[in-house]
Amino acid sequence: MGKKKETITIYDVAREAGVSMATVSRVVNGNPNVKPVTRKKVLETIRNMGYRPNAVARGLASKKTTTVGVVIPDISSAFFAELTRGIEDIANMYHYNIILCNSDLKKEKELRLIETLLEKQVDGLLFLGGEVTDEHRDIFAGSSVPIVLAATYDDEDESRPYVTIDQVQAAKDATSVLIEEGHDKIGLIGGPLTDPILGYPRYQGYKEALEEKGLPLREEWVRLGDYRYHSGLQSAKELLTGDEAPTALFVINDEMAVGAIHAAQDLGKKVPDDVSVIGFDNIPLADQVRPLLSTVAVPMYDIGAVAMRLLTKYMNDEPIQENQVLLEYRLELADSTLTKETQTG
Amino acid sequence: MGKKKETITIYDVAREAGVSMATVSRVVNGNPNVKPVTRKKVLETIRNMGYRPNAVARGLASKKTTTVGVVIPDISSAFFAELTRGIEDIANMYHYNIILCNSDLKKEKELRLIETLLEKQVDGLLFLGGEVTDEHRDIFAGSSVPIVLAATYDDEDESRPYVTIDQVQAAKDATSVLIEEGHDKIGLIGGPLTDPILGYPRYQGYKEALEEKGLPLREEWVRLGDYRYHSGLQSAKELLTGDEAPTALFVINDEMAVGAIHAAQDLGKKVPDDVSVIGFDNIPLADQVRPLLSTVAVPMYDIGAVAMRLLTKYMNDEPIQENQVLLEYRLELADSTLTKETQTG
DNA sequence: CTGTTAGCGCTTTCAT
DNA sequence: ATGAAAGCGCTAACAG
Repeated sequence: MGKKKETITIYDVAREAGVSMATVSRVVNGNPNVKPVTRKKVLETIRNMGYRPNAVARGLASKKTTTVGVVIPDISSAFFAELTRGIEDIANMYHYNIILCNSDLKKEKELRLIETLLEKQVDGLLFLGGEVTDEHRDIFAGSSVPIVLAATYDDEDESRPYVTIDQVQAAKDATSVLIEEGHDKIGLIGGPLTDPILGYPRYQGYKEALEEKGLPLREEWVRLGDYRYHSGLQSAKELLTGDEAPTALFVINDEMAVGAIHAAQDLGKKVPDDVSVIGFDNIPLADQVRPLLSTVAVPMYDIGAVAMRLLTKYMNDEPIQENQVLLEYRLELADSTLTKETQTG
Repeated sequence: MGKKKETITIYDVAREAGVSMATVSRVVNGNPNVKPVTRKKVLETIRNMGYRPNAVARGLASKKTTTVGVVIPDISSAFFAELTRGIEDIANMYHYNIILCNSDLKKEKELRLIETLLEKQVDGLLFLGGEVTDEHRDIFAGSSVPIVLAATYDDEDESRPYVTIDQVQAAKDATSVLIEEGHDKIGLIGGPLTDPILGYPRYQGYKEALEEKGLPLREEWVRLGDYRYHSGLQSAKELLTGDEAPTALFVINDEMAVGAIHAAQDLGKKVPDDVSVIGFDNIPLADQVRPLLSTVAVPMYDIGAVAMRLLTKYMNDEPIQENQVLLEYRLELADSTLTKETQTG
C-alpha cells in the first residue's frame, strides 16, 4: 500500500530550488520575509517534489506539537461525545489536533494516559469528568504543560482551571420544579455517593431542595444507579411499587430518567399524570422519548468548547480573565412534568 | 501552572548515573542487553531525577510515533462514537494513541485532515464512513503509511483494506422481515441516494427485496431523510397520512426509525399492530424506546476494533490473511415488528 | 531578504 | 554489556 517513498526533506527542496533550508522553512511557515519571486519558486518545487513537512521534526525543534491530549471517561457516552465534539471543533479552529483517550474513570488508567500524553509532548491537556486525586496533582505539578479540567473540578487546588456547571444548584433547581408542582413525595434515582463529580453533588442538591421546603428525605425513596438506562428502569420499578410510592422522581441523568419513564409506563402509570419525572443533562435522548423529558439542560458542547478555548489561551500566553468557569444551565421543561417555565442558574 | 522545569534529558540521566546515553536508552526501551545492576542504577536515577522520555525526539529518531490518525464523520453520532470506542480500545491494547478528527463528511475537510495527520507522521490511518474519491486515492497513494477504511469501502480500488458489513444484503434482509410478516405495503425512509456508503446501498437492498417478492416499489411510499430523528418523525408523518398509507416501514437508521415510531403514535397508530417499523444499526436508542425497536444489529464496536487490529498488522508487518472484511450483522427482532426470529448474513 | 550553523532529545549502527 | 558518534528533519538565532 503506497510506494516506499524515500522521504524528501526540506534540504532536498532547498537544493532543488537553489535556496537555503532556512528560506524553504520560511516559505513553509508563511514567514513574510521572503521575496515573492523566491517564494513562488520554492512553492513550485515543493509541489513538484511532493514535499510534505515533517511535523515531528518541527515539534522537536520548535518544542510545539500543536496537539493537545484529551482524557475522557468514555467516548461512547452521549454526554462526553457531545463534549468532545465541542473540544475538537475549537481545537480545529485554532489548528490543534487532539489525542483522545478513554479512561473509564479508572484512576490508574487516567494516570497512565496522562503520563503518555505528556511524553508525547502535547501542548496542553484536557482532563474530563474524573476525580482529581493527590496522584493527579503530583503529575500535574511535575509538568509545565497547561492543564484544564472540564465537567469536573479540583476542590483541593484552588488555582486549577476548570469549566463545568454548578451541579448542586442545578440539582436543587430540578428538585424544586417537582416541589413547586405540588409534589411532596419526591424520589431520587442518583449515582454512587462516592462519586464526587456527579453522584454526590446532585444528591446534595436534591437534599437541600427538600430541606429548604421542609420536606422529608425518605431513604426508601432513594435509589442509587450506575447512570445507565437499565439502572434507571430497574430503580424506578422498585421505587414506584407499593402504596407509599413517590409521585415524582428526580433522576440525575437522562438515560436513567428515560428508563424511569418506561418503568412507570410498564407499571401502568401515566407520566406525568401519575408520576412526574425530571432528568439531567439534556442529551438527544431527552427529545426522543414520549413524553418528552423535562431535564436540566447542561451545555455539553459549550463546556468542551470553552475549556478548549481556555486551554488555547494558556498555550499561547494570552491574558486570562477567568480560569474557573461555571457555565449556565437551563431547566428544559417538557412533557414529563406538568409546569411550564424556564429558569436559569 | 507547573514550574518551568528545565527539561531533563536522557543525557542528564546518563551523566548522573555514570553510563552512556545508549545504555539509558536501552533501559528505557526494555532492551535486555543491560546488566541487571546497571539497569537498576539507571532506573533509580530516572526516578530520582523525574526523567520523562520525549516521544517526539524518539519519533524523529526511530520514525515511529505509535500514533494513528482517525478521520470520522462525527463523534457525536452514537454510531461513530461506538465505533471509535472499539478503535481506541484496540489501539490502547497495542500501545497506540489516536488523533481523532471530525470530518462532517466534507470532502475538503477530510483531505485537509488526512494531510495534517500524515504530516504528523502517524504510523497508520483509519478513514471512516466517507466516500473515497480520486483525490482521496491520490493522497493515499502518495504516502507509504498504511490506511484502512472502516464503515466504508472503495469500489474503485480493489486492494484498499476495509472493514464494514454488506449494506445491501442487510437492507434486503430487513425489508424481507416485513414482507414475511405479511406486509405488501412497505414504505422506506432512506438517506440521500447520492450517499454511496449508506443512502444508496440501503435503498438498493429495499428495492431488491421488493422486486424479488414481486412487490411494487411505489414512489409515494419513499421518503429520503437526513439520518436524524426529526427527519424520521417528519417523513413518517407524511407517509402514514392518507388512505393508501404503508403498513410497514423500513427505516435505514435507528434514529429516524424511533422518530417514525413516535410519528405513528402521534397519529394514533399502534406499533406494531397498525404499522410495523424496522430500523438499522442497533444503537442504544433502539433499546430505549417503547415498543423496543426491531433493527439490523451492526457490530459497530467490532468494525472499529477489527479495523484497528488490521491496521496494527500493517504497521508491524504482520502477515495478513484477509484485508477486506465484511462483518456479520444480525436481525434483532424486538417489539416494533411482529415476527420473532433471528437471521444472520 | 537570505544563508550558516547549532542544536532539539533520542535511536541506532558500529566498535570495543 | 556498554560507549561513541552520526544522524532523524526542522527551527531559530545570528550574520550579512
